[in-house]
Amino acid sequence: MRLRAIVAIINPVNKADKLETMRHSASHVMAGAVLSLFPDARFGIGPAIEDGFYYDFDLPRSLTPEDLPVIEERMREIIKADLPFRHRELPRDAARKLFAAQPFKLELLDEIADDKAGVYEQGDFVDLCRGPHVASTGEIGAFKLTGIAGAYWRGDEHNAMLQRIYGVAFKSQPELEEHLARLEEAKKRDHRKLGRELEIYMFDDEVGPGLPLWLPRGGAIIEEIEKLAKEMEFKYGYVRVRTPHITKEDLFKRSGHLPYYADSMYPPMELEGVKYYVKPMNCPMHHKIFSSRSRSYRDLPVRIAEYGECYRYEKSGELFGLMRVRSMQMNDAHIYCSEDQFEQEFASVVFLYLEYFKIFNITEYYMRLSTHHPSGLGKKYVGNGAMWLKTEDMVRQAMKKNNITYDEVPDEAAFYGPKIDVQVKSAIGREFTLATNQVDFSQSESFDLKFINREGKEERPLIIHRAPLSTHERLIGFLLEHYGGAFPTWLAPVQVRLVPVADRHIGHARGLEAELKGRGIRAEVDDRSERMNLKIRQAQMDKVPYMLVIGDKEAADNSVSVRRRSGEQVPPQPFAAFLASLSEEIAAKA
RNA sequence: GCCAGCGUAGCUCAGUGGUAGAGCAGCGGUUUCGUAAACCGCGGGUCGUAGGUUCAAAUCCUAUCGCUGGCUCCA
Repeated sequence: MRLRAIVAIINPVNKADKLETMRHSASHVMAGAVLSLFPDARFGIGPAIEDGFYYDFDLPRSLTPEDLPVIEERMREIIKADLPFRHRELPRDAARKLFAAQPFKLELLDEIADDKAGVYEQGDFVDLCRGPHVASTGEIGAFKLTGIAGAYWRGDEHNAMLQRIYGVAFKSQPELEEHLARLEEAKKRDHRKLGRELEIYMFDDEVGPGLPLWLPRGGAIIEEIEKLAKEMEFKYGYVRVRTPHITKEDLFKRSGHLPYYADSMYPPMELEGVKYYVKPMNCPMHHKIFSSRSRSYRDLPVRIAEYGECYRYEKSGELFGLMRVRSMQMNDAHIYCSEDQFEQEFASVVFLYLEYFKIFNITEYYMRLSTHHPSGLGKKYVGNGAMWLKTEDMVRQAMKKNNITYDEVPDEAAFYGPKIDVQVKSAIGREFTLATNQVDFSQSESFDLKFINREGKEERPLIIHRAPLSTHERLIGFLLEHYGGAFPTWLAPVQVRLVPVADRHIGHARGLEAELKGRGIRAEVDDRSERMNLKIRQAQMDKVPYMLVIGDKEAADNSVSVRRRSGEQVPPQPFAAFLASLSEEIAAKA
C-alpha cells in the first residue's frame, strides 16, 4: 500500500489511465469538502492509490467515523455542482503567497525544481498539484469513504501525524459495489478468521501479544512443512543443526545486531553479571558453527540449515495475526561460499523458492531487490560502501543471468547486505515479504570467517541468508488465505474423516482409521451420536478433503463411499483402492 | 511506538443509566439415521481489568491491557 502510494505520487498520471485521474480528482473534492467543514484545515498530500485515493489533513480535532457520511454528503454536493478544475502555473513566489497559511504546501514548494508551481482549483479549494485532473467535478464516478487513519507527514515517524481519509472510487456504482463485495469476500479468507474457525492457532492475553499458540491442527501443518523443508534441504546439500534460543550479549555485539537491530530485540536478562539476549536471528550461531573448524575451499559451499525459533520485539501496532508476530520459527539457512560460487549459489536459492512455490501453487508474487542508500551507511547499514555496490551488482547479475525479473527498491536492505524478497499479498490486500534471500558481507568480517583457498591463503567467505519457506507463522498465515482454508490433502490437518452412518458402524470405522493411521494418514472417526448429515456438514466446514461414509454395505464388503470436499461423490470402491490412490495423492503433494 | 475505533458466554452478536439476552458450540436425554444442521432439556458471563461519577453503571468519566483499521517498521 505504502509503496503504491509513493509510486502514485512520483509518477503522476500523465500517461496513466482516466480512472487514476478521476481518483486523484476525487481526493481534491474530498479536500474541498473537508475545507468547507474545517476552514482552518491544513493540507498534506492527496494522491490516487490502488482502487481509490486518500488525502492527509491537519485538523483542529480528531475525526470520527461519524464524520465520514457528512464529508461524503458535502462531496456529493460538490460533484453535483459540476465545478470545473482550473489549472494555473504560478511563479514560486506567487504560490508562496497563495499557500502562506499552508505549511505543508510551502514545504513541497521548496522542493520544486523550476520556478513554476502548478495549481489546480475547484470551487473554494486551491491545491498545489501537478495534475492532471478531470475537466470538472461532475466527471467523478461512484465513491465511498472507507476509513480514517493517522499518517505521518511524508511517511516519517519524526514528523507530525496527520489525519488521513481513505476512499475508493470507480466509474460506476455497480463497479463500486462489486469492489465492496469483493472486500467482504476477502474477509472470509482472512487467516485470522480461518485460523480460529479451523482451530489452527490461537492467541491468549496471558501468553502475550504476537505469541501464537499452535493448536493440534496447526501443529500437523507445521510437521508437514518441516518434513518438506528437510527433504528439500537434504536433496540440495544442506546440513542441519540446532542452536540455543539465548546467547550472551557479546555474540550479538560481534554480529552487529546490538548496534543495528537492538530496537527489535527483547531486552536482555542478566545472570551473574552477564547479559543474555533471546535470539532475533540464527545467523551468529551458524557463523560460530562454520568457524568451529578450519574450512577448505573444497568444503565450500557450506550450507547450514535450521528451523530456528526466534523472538523479535515488534512494536505493538505492527503485530498482525500470524503474518507479523513476536515468536517465529524460521526456515533458516546460511550458505558460506566463495565469491566465484556466489552467483550460482544465489540463483539456486531462488530456484529453490520457485520449486516450493510450484508445490504450493503460489503464482501471485513479485521479487524485490532491496539495496542500501549511501545516507544510511554506518547507521541503518554497516559502513562499507564499496562492498554494498559490489554485492548489489553480484545479485543483479545472478538474477539477470537466470532471467528472473525483479523490482529494485533503494534503501530497504538488511543492515548487513542487499536482499531479494518475495512479496505476496494477504487476503485483505496488505503486502508481505514471504521468502527472503540476503547477502551478507559484513558478518564474515566481524566473525573472522575464513577458508583456505586454492592458493593456500585465507579468504573470507560470502554469506547468503535465506528463508524460502519464510517462518511457519507467516507461511501458514499466507497459505490459510491462499487455499481459503482448504489445504491440499498432503497438508490438511485432517485428511480423512470417517462418518459412521449409525453407532453400530463405529467399530468398523475405527478399524479403517487404524489402517489409515498405520500409513501415516491423518484420519479420525466422528463417533458422536449424531446424524450422518450433521457429520458430513461439519466435515465440510472443517474443510476435510475426504469423507468416508461407513454403513452396512461398506462394513459388509470392506468398501468405502467417498465424498470429496468439493461435494463430489465418488462411486463406492474397495477400501484398499481408496488407500492406494490417497497415498499416491499425498506422496505427489497434489 | 503513533492516530482513530472497538472489547458482553467457547464463537457470532443483541442489549446505552434501573436485577445480563439470542443463535451456534458444550453437557444430559430421546433418536440409530445414507452424503451440508433430528428433537427435548440443562448449565454457562463479577459485561477485558482497575479506579471514579451516580440512589443505581455493560451503558457515563479516567487509567490500563488486548484487538481492529491505518502510519512507521519488518520474515
